[in-house]
Formats: sequence, C-alpha cells, structure tokens
Amino acid sequence: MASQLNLSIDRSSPVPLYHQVVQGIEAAIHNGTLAPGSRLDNEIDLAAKLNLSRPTMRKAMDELVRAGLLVRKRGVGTQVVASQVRRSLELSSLFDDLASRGSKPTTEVLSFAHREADASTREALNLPAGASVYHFVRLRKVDGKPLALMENWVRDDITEITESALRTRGMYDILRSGGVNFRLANQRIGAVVANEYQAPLLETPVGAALVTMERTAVDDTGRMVETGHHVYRADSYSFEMTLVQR
Amino acid sequence: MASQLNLSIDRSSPVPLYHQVVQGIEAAIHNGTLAPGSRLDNEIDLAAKLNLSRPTMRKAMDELVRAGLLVRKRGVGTQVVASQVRRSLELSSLFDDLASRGSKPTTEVLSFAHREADASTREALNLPAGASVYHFVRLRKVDGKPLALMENWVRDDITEITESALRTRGMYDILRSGGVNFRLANQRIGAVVANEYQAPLLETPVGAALVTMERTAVDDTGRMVETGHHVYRADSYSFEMTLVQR
DNA sequence: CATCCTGATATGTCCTAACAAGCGGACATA
DNA sequence: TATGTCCGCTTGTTAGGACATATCAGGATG
Repeated sequence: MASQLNLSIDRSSPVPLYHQVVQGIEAAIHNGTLAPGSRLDNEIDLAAKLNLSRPTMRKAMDELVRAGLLVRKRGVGTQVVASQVRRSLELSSLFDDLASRGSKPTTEVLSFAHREADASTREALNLPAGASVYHFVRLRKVDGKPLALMENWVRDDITEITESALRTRGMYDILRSGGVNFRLANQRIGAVVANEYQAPLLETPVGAALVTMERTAVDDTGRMVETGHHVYRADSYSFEMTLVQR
Repeated sequence: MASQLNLSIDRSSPVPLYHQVVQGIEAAIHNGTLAPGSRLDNEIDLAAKLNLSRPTMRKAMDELVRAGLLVRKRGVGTQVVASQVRRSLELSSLFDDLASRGSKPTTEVLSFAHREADASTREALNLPAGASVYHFVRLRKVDGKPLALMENWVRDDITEITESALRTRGMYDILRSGGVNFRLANQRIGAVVANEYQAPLLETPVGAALVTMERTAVDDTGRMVETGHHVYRADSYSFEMTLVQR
C-alpha cells in the first residue's frame, strides 16, 4: 500500500517543518487521501521522501498520535485510525466555538459590576483580601434562541473589561487581546434542573434539564484569571470530547 | 534558585530514561520539593546533571508541559505551574475511578443478552449486517447508594463476557484482560431529567437532574469495541477535567 | 504436522551537534 | 535621565546516526 501522500514542504516558511507535516497529513486524512485503516509508509521512507530527518518526521507523527489520528505499533507500522475523531476538548470559549461553526452568537449583558471580591471568589481566584474583580452575567443566544446563561468573575489587574466590549466579543477574546496567555483550566461538568430564575431567561420550562459547567482558567504565569459558572440548555448543547490513552 | 532536584536515574532499568525523569519531577512537584512557581535549571544544565542528552531531557519536559505541570518560555526558562492540577480526563472506567478513591462500588446486572446487533448499534460499532453483540444494563451503587445506570453494547469477536464477571469487575477491566488495548474514545456529556424508568432505579424523584454520557471506545487496531449510554445522578457525580492549551 | 527458531521490518530510545529566535538586562548614547 | 541598541541566556528546531526491541512470517526441526 504505497501512500499517495503528496505533501509540499516549504523550507523558507516560518512554520516549523514538523508542523507542516502535521498539517499535511491531517488534511490528507480529512479529505480522504489517507483512508481510515490504511497503513503509512515507514518513518524512514517517509522522511526520505520529504527530505526530512527521521526525528522531524517522528515529531510530526507523535503529535498526530497524541491527537488520536494515527496509531503506531512497534514492529508493525503506523496506520490511520478509524472515523470521525473530533479534536480534543480545547481551551476555547463558547463564543469562538459558535462563531467558527458559522452560527451568529449574540450576547446580552444582564448585569455588570466592578467591585470588591467576596470570600468565595477570592478563594477561587486566589486573591488577597480587599481585591476587586469584574462580575457579570451574560445571556448567550444563537439565531435568537437562548442557549447559555453565564456568570463570571475576572480579576481586574490584568486588563480592562467594559460592558460594551462584552456585548460584541467573547470574554476569552477580550482577555487574550489584553495580553493574557491562557495555559490551562480546571472544569467540572454536571446537571441541574432549571429554576424560576433561569427558566424564563432560557425560554424553557421550570424543571427542564440544564448542563452546568464551572471553570477556572490559569494563565502562563500561574495566575488564576477567571472563574465562572455557566448553565446550558441540555436540548441544545452538550460537551463532546476525545479521550486519548497515553 | 538552584533546584534541589534530587533524581536518581537507573540506566539498567527497562523504564525509558525520559520516563524516569518525568516520574521524578512529578514526584518532586507533588511532595513539595519543587514549589509551584519555582524555576527549574535550564535544560542543558539539568541534562548534564543527570548525565542525559538534551533531547532526552526535553522529551521528559515536553510530557510535563503537555500534562500541564510545567510552563516553558523561550529565552526565560521553565517553571512549575500552580498547584492543584488534576490529571487530564483519562480513558478509565467509573469502576476504577471509584475503587481508586477508596469507595466500594457494587454492580447489579439488570439485563444481559448476547444477540444480533440492531441497525443503530451496527452503525455505532461499525459492524457488518448479521453481527452479534453483548448488550447489558448495569446499576452501579456506592456504599449502597445508586449512582449510575449504564447500558452498553460490546462486540463479541474479541473476548467473552459473562454476567457473573460483570457483577464483580468493571467492564474495561474485563476487556483489557481479554487483550483489548484501548487507544481513544469519543464521548459526549449532557443532561436530562429522570424518567419513570430511571427514577426508581436511581432512587431519585422523577424530574431530577441526571448527567448523561455517551461513549464509543476504539482499540489500537482501530476497531470500535464498545459503545454505551450512561446516566448519573447529578447530585452525586460530575465530570472533572483539566484542559491544557497547546 | 506442530513447534521452535530466526531473520527482516518497523518503531522505540538515546546520543552528539548545530543553528535560530525570543526575552531581558546591561550598556552606551543623546 | 531617558532611550535605544546589543548581547548573553534559554528554549525552539533540525539533522544524522546508533542500537534496542516488539512483531510477524517463513523455514528448520522434532
């Protein structure tokens, strides 16, 4: 099974070679050039074909294995794994997710305040007594239909946040523009039933199922930047992810 | 900040050197030898100190960065990221999760069958017409309290599954013993409210919130081994995970 | 005919070596 | 004093080679 892999490597590009290979193989898998289950040429031949060293080729394949697109077996070879694998759950905002899918998200800011943090917020964000935070509640709609009710607390010593900015942009986008480099987030997903406050806002009956998500995000300096409590209509939203065994 | 890092590398061990380094640094972070926020020595010095090459050292640090324990910045250095980071969501079973936490899970097998797969199951597991599968429903309790209602379909051409085995062991444990090497799983988490069938089994009122999880697991040969639909009592269970920016 | 051994193949691990590029402080200059 | 440039430090990328080890097929052996 000679692979029809037809990659072009641009050595003058600022994009690292191994990353160009990753993108090339990813594209080949998605457009069907590399069928699920098919075997790739061995690492050494592939590297030779692209005029790359074996370590570079391996680094590219490592990433694809980690992403769950390829499977390697010692002594046997490397093959394309089956099926519609979604990318691993990423550190992105709902706004970006929706926008990239072609939907038109809108945001209503139900409340907005810049005030001293209470005890539980200080604990969640690891702030000293007396520190102040932004606190706001937003309602996210898609095509006029309410989808999520989101309450967030954000530390105020990084970048300024305004109510008008929140109306047109996602929170993560605003923070990134303000120089925040997110590194990781802890989140917890659960379920509740809609109460009298949530139900009318989400235009769903009291007692309807809602997905809950609590998240605290940390930037590259180790600061906890943001914590939030979101609820989503269960009939419109769920969390999809791919788990990879390492 | 000279690191007190005191690792011992055993070159005669079958454990790869880079993995020994990963374990050593992981342990140092967890026992406090490496404090959150502290800077590590640079790669070259660290490698020299352990008599390793820089690529080996880097491979170890790569893994720790991916796991969210370390943060690297070009031109600056590498530091330990803030504290209570849970390990990324893993491909494990509820049974193992509970057992490793010291709880005593019990399993009731509500139904068990070995029969021809219907169309939707064949699609989920990518099976040909006429193939047969195991189909079973289990109720998982912890300390006598019901927690999860789990319905699964498993292909039957890999290993034998018996009702009695399911009563004492987790499904993933059984499959792994049967030679299955899981590689990845796609899962979706959402919410529903308990219906008349689920409520009495889970000893919760009709209309209570439940967390739902649908999962399909793939082994290292690309076969879809197992698909299932689980519901959990929302007041007793939620999914916790750490997302890492790459 | 069944079993064991062996060799070819492919990935896994580890090394040395070199240059590129971002960051930040030191230093020189206006 | 303020500012801009330069240089050293550290991580990022790439190369090329060597040996280890799991797997599988085919041949030798009982």
